[in-house]
Amino acid sequence: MFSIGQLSKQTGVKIPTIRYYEQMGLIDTPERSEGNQRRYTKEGLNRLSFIRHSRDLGFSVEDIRGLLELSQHPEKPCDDAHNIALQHLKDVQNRIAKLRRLEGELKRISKCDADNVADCAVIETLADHGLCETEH
Amino acid sequence: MFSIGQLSKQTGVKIPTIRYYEQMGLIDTPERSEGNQRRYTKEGLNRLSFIRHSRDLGFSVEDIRGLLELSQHPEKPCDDAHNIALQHLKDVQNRIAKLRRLEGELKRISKCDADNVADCAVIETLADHGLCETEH
DNA sequence: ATAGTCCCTCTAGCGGCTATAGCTTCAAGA
DNA sequence: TCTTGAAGCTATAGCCGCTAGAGGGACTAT
Repeated sequence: MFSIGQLSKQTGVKIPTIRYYEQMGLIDTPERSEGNQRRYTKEGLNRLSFIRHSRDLGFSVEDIRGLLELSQHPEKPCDDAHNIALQHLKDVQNRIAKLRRLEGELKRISKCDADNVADCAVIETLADHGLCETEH
Repeated sequence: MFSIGQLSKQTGVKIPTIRYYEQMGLIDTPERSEGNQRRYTKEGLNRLSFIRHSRDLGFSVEDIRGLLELSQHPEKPCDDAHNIALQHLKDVQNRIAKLRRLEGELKRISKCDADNVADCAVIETLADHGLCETEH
């Protein structure tokens, strides 16, 4: 049996976050000690590790809810899991594409060797969208 | 003079967002009509366009506050503007790098041709961080 | 006058936590 | 056994940048 602090150290999930996940229904309400403190089993630890890892990979809490549900049913087909993962991959790729366009624009406007604001490309570009090369 | 709705159409900033910016002190409290409705000048429109454009480029509201302040003082040196832009560029590049690592990992785990959850690489990987190639 | 659209304020909610306050419980040493 | 200090508890509010809704008032065209 682990206390919430031990669970936190083992998984790297902060204590208030663990309580938050419990509130959100991602993890079961654990047993309590006589003094009302949370006591976790190895299974609770595994579940939280799963969540942690999924969050690290950027899955939303809702996605994780689905993935956890699936992981409890090994005999089910795993198309749903693939769909969740592929959709997330697409989202990530979209975000990358967006950020790369942004990066290009920022690089371009940062190339400014003016001394004062009146001639500064950064300020000028922000004030006038027409000076941008790409749409955003 | 523009109503808030006209301002919204011209800039592409939604009405509640305009009011939010006013509350945050990004734009001045505009004049009001006899019936207490907001009435904006051309200057207010320019300022809001500046904000819109900066947000599109991903600057935070706090950054924008600084950039707006600078843009009001054309005689000042523009090092601060450059610093804000370069710092933001770095942030964007960091985010890209992070997302690319993520993309790689997601691609890898999505290559799964199992039929059921028991053999599914997606679920398996999430349950066991040791199966990951990179740190995250 | 009336209809229909616009606008007003105030409040609450989103996601995913994080922080604080004021309290209780636990574990280890004297 | 007593004490102390760390760890845990609940409840509530805050973060960012909006967005949505309720319940009303103002404007404009007919």
